[in-house]
Amino acid sequence: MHAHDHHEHSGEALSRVAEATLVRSGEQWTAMRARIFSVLAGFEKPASAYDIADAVSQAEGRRVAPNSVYRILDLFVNANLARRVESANAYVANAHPDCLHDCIFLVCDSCGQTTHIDDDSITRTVRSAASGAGFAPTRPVIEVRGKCADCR
Amino acid sequence: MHAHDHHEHSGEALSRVAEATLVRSGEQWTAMRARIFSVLAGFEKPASAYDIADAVSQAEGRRVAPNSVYRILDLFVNANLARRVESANAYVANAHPDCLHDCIFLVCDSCGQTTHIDDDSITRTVRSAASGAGFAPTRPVIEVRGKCADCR
DNA sequence: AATCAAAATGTGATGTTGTAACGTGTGTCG
DNA sequence: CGACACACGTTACAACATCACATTTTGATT
Repeated sequence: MHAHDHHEHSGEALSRVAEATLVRSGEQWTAMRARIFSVLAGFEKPASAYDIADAVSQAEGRRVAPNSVYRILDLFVNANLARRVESANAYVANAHPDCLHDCIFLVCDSCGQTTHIDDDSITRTVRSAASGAGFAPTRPVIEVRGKCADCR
Repeated sequence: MHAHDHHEHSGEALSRVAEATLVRSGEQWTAMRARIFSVLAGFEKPASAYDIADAVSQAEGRRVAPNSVYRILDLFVNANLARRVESANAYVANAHPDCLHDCIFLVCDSCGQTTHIDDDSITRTVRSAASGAGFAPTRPVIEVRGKCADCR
């Protein structure tokens, strides 16, 4: 269960929220960034920078290098518009860029589908366990590999 | 705090336990495997397969390809002799191969030092949160990026 | 509108991580 | 001996990531 209200967005609405969030953080919402965000949000699984580069190249009818994609993904991750799934070397759009969470990702080993849970009580516990060990946590990485409901 | 007794080993003792564990799982403890395990255990930070290949090559006075290292690392991970740190694309020796845990790694962004906590109550909670979402967990990946006590 | 500086993107090269395919040596067992 | 299983070697390549530097776009200022 969520500990508070979320506003999950999708499609156009999500892009608008992403734009607002990015602009609020002092960055520009350029055509390239809009394109990459919408492509990323269009994937139903975590997408690698190369996946995105391919899809964007396709959509634009010209070659877009992974390099450019990485730059923008880093920006997105910093601005909370996207998340990196460490155990998949891939990225997902954040469905609620306007609120901060330590996410928990559930990654299906069969189909790759990835969902996420926001459970602040868990992530708080993880952070405090780290602190208790004399460690100053900045970014918990909590991902669960296994099988999704469809693949069980 | 640990929920039960651990037997943490190091050096020769650790290698002996690793050997016993591997053999018990029906695999052979070969010269190459012994070498790779001891090299891995000798690193004080998570080591990439390439790091290990270099160190082993050095120690053996001949070229050992990363490929061979990967094979053996996979074997080790399956047999619980080693763990993969996903957010670092690297491996660490397991200091107590004889007991199973979902580990929590604390990875310092400054120096790379990585420690681990075993807190079964946390990992149980993570697993059950996943189950609650209709997901069948097989391997939780719980890592915390931040700063270690020395680097703070 | 013209200019300029900063920011964003393009481009090519290169570094790092991970797999695939197939060959070679060695021990076991008939 | 011959057949087989297993570990390991070797080469090639695929996938992921970054660096350095050129060019274009943008927004601010005049």
